Amino acid sequence: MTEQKTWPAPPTSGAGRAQRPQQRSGRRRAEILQAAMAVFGERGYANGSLTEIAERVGMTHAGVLHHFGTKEQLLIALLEYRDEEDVVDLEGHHAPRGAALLDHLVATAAKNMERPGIVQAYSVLVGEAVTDQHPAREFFTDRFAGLRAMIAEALAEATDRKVGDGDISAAASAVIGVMDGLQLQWLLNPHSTDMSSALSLTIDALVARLRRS
Amino acid sequence: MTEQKTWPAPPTSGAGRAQRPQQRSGRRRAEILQAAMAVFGERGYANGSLTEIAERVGMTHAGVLHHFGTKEQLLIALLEYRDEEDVVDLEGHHAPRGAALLDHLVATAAKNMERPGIVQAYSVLVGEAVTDQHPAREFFTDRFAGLRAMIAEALAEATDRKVGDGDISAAASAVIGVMDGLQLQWLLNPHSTDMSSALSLTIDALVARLRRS
DNA sequence: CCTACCGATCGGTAGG
DNA sequence: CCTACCGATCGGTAGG
Repeated sequence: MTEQKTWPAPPTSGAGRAQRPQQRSGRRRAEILQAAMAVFGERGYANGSLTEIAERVGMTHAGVLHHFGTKEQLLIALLEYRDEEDVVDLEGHHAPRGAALLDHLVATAAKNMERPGIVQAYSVLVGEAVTDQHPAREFFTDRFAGLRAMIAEALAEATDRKVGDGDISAAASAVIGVMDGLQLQWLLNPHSTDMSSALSLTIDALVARLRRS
Repeated sequence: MTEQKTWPAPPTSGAGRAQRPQQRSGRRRAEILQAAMAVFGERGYANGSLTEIAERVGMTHAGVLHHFGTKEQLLIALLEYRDEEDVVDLEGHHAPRGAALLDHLVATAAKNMERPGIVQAYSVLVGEAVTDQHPAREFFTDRFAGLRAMIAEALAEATDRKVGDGDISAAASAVIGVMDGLQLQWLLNPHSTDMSSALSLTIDALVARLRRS
């Protein structure tokens, strides 16, 4: 977004223009992000090309770079965009806190079974992110840290335990792990795995187990 | 392995030769597979180059292709090689059947915390495998199907249920999911996650839950 | 936003 | 196993 070049004859103002250029540019950026999500999901980030993304929105790859600067910045923008989309329907535009979060996770798993493209993009990118010096590495590291804290809080509330409890930490990691791991199996064979049932069963089992011992 | 060209002056026989060429070639292949595991783990399959693999074993990329034909065949050979290595220490060279399998899985998780390279290669490749037409897609699809069946059998034995039980299937998927998902979190931040503890807790919780209800 | 271009890299092949 | 090469593709830039 910084040091972006302008066009030769910037199409600002102009009486006959139907929309303000910032609006059109913003919509164009969103179109590119949608295409990037599809292409990176289908090919991976390393193997997905700017040219293919550009073709899907009807421009050249130089046009994509005009909007996002570099391929890497496009990826970062895509990851943030995806996170926003996930909570855009929720009240307050953020996931619920406390024990209600656990139900929200199960509901998200059910919703995800209706949108394989988004699931595929997420799974591909998080797998790539563990490669050395990958541009999305920090994003996912921070994302996991935040999620673990939120889920630990939810589990503590549901089981009357402390957040610092070792089993609570382990269970929080496990809940995230189940979500991510189920997606891989489901993507490779949708008939093999009911993500929301398996997640729900696991959360129930962990909560019951932590309530007792 | 089919239609492989030979060298101009095949170094077969020869009295002064210390080893038979098949032996040396077999060892050379293993060296290449080790290097490929490291490079694909660090860069991914799409982004990992034959040249980098070749350099690590002291040859050119054409030499690697001499041994494996194509990059894709190298990947397939690597995946099979990795699976073999996993069970080479076990009696009978296969994972235990029945309820003992569950303990084996926890032990493997503990062992994996000592070998990040192998874990990284696995996680990167399974993530890439969900992209369209990826050469490892079938391998992982079959691998998951086999694992689910074995784990379902183990869980059924441990809980006195039938293998066909819906909750048994869901739990089997969940157990695999936890293993794979924990690896991602552990790779991104080893301090964040104790893979064997979290896996053990989850399996215990699922078994207890399925024993009761 | 495009055209035109650059340097770099890649997998694979020919031929020995 | 290597040298030498090919065609293809890629991300990014200049300049308008």
